[in-house]
Amino acid sequence: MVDKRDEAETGAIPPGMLALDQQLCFAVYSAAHALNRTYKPLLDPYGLTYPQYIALMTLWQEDGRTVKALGATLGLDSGTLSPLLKRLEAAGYITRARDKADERQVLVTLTDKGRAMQHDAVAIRTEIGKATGCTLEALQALTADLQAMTERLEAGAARDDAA
Amino acid sequence: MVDKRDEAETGAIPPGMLALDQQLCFAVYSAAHALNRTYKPLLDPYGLTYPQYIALMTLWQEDGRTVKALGATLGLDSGTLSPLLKRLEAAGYITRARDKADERQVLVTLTDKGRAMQHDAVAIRTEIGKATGCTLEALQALTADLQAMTERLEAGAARDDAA
DNA sequence: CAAAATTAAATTGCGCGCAATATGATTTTG
DNA sequence: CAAAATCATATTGCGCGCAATTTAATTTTG
Repeated sequence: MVDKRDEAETGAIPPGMLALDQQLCFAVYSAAHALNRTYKPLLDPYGLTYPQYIALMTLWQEDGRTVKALGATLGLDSGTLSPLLKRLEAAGYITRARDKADERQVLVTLTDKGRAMQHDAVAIRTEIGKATGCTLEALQALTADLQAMTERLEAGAARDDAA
Repeated sequence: MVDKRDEAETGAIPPGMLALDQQLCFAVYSAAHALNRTYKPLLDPYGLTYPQYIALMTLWQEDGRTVKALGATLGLDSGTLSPLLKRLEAAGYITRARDKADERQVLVTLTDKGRAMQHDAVAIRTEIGKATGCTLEALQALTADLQAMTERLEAGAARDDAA
């Protein structure tokens, strides 16, 4: 029997499962947009965008981080984070201050409003959970699979950078 | 035993599965970016962005579609597609022309270059498939799960619009 | 058949996301 | 210790993605 990897590598993709990897890419692409759209009406009342909300989430896990540290967690650079954090500060969710010990770094700290948002997030989480229509087990499995794939993709990117 | 949903709704989320839905959202968010970054070096030589490539993909499946039809498949509106298609046209991958039968519509058609790109895509697919590190079966399962979730999210959005 | 309603694209404005560059601060090192 | 290299953040420019508006064509309807 012919190995399916061989088929993929020769381009002889059997019709019916044509370009399955393309379907995956499109599926991730669509899922990200769908999630974004589901969050939007829930976050609009708070004047938050989805990426801003995700940034808050990471601060709830560990407050007082540098822009660099936040970026490492989020996979974003200062080009994206600097203006985003400025808006979060303008909206009163965080404060930004240069680190006295190392003036290069900017420490991002939650305000009372930023911490309070954590409680409102419970209702949002509930809504999102309902909207996905997934059981906890399914959510868990899907999350684990995606995380594993993302890790492999990032490892590959790191390897390419080294080369 | 306490229902896990209750815990989520009271905010008493057991550590270890803290905010699983948030983790899913972040996992999808990260996976989308990781895929985007994996595609980038593969598409750069063609002067294509990832969304442009996805648009081409849908045209390979069915050529000569209207902007509206493309948007329905991609989940994008003319606000996103109009400039994107302009760039695809400028790059020589497609042509755009008003439908003679209904001048409101614009028909998007692949050029020879646009069709030829389909063959180069085979190598790109192979690379992406390798980078994900997934077996065909895993890819298939992950894709199906994501599609199912996306459908439920979109159905929910449609229901909210009606209300 | 003409006015009103609907439809398809395009445009505008704003917020990501990323590459490239600039600006200061800190470390290295010669 | 001073010049060079490194580092953290900010800025700029471009391409999405989306809401809101505009423009032009078609369909509805009165």
